[in-house]
Amino acid sequence: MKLSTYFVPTLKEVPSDATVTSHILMLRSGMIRMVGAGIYSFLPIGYRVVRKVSQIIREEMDAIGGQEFHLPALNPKEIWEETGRVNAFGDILFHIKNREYVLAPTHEEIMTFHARNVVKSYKDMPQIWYQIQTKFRNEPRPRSGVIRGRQFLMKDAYTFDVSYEALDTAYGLHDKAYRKIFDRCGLKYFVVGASSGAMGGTGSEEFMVKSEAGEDTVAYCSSCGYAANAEVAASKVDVIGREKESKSVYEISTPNVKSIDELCEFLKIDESVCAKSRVYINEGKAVLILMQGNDEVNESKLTKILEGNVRSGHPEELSAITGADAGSIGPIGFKGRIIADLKLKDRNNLCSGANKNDFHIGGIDLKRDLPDRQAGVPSIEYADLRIVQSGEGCPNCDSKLEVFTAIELGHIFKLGTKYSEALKAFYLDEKGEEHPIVMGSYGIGVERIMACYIEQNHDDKGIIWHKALAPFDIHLIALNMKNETVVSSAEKIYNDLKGAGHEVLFDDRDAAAGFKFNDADLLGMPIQIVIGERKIKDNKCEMKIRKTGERFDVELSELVEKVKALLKNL
RNA sequence: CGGGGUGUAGCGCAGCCCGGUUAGCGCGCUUCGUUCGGGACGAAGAGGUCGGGGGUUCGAAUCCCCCCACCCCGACCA
Repeated sequence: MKLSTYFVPTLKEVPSDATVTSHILMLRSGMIRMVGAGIYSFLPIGYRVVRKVSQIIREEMDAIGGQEFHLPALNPKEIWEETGRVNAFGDILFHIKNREYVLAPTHEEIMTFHARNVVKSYKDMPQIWYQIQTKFRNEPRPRSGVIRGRQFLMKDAYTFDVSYEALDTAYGLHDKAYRKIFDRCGLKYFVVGASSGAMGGTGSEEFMVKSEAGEDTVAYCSSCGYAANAEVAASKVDVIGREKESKSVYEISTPNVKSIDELCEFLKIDESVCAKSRVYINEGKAVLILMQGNDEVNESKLTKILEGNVRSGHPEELSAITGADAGSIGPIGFKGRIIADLKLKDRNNLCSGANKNDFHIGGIDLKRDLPDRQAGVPSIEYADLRIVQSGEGCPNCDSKLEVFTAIELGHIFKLGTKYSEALKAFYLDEKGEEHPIVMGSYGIGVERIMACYIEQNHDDKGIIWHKALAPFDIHLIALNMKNETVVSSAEKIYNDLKGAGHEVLFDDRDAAAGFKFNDADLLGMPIQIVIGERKIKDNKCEMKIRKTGERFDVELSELVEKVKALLKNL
């Protein structure tokens, strides 16, 4: 491809509304342009990468027996009503105004619709059906360029099996295929066991990439590979335990002291001897949560422990319930359920609020003052309620956890029979008995692979593609397009390399050398070849490896061989 | 949906607070010439509903009201 006629609108300056590296580089390299919030056009060079990623996915899906479909994005609303997901998706689902249609955010419904009409016997299974297709989701806040859009490409796959054992097999195949896909794409990723949430089902794994642009917070142990969403992540922590002597309870006047930090400062004590109180309303009843020091309550964990609706108490409610404002609330005298974080188990000599404004209580012994839970008396329960923090112990080994944000690239689910039952996709077994088909569902965000790759492979000059995803293998630069020898040599090299099966981007523009070099670094093809007057006289050209920056001269006669050899490792 | 911010030429920005020439600057673009190994130089040009609507005023990019779009933080999120 010749750059003089190829549409690659590179940008020297950073567009003002992009803040995430991959977004900036995709815009600057002319891969994408924004049309609206969360809506992007792929330009020719960007679309080449889309096709490379898609092809890798396709090959690995085909390798496990997947069959590629192409389903409509426009779906009759009726079928979404059948599974109750018009409600479940709520505002995320795009509705068509002049017809009873929706724009599909995923395709369990349509795939199951096809399965129920044809997969009628145990002999018809297993099936692995997939597609690479545009999904529509009315994200409340699109961001980070292509990482979270309202319209995006997804490879989604669905499996149909006769049993949960067979589903395990299909799930295992996808797990392997996904690892291969991300490996081939050159991504550093990790796998998180996740709760399956609104998708329903019995098990799932998320494939994630560490990134500041990420939207999920995960806890990760680099030594044993433990990884979990911070919503559910556990950790080992040093339990301080009891002091030998329990002081008796005493009240302290603490005027204007609200936060734990202020309390520690005022009383010259460590935050570890403070018990912070948070009041939640659970189905109309107040629940006091006690955390050590400044530990934060993980509301997901709390929601799992408390049944039903959980919300924070409003300021007015707090004073009505406890007699004090936030900052002076504590367990002593609190009427209602009290749950303390495990870190506080049986601790003594703690300091907490007095349920009286501007007063705290010291010398609290949880074991003595708040007996284990029993009906009718003030009592306490213990549970893991903390938000895991970096540096805490891994629950599975002796290393420390790292907590960071990450981007979800792929997700695999054991769906079970939720959709087959809702849509009446049943089959007959050997005995002629009817059962719902057992399903799995598996997704990969195509643009996210691109964005994450760029997040992980760039420098201050631009993108660093490796061969598998690069739009072109070679970026050929003719330095002076007015010099006959340079032009004719470059043309010949261009044709020779193409003839040898390489994808070549030929910068034949009449532009200054520095301009071309910078564009080449920005676009980031693995190999750059420079044809200049000086070296062409000696039948040589210069080659640059984008990744390492190393440059060296190559005899023209050896060029094709050299390129071939180098590309194997790029 | 809450909080903050931005909207002026293709891109990046100044001007706005304190209303008053013909709305500027850099990059890019066009033409000619020179140049040609890390975003060249000179000369001459083209390009603007100042996001939209309404209002105040003799006069609005500038002040007021409404709307829209986009970005960031939060809420939300298979």
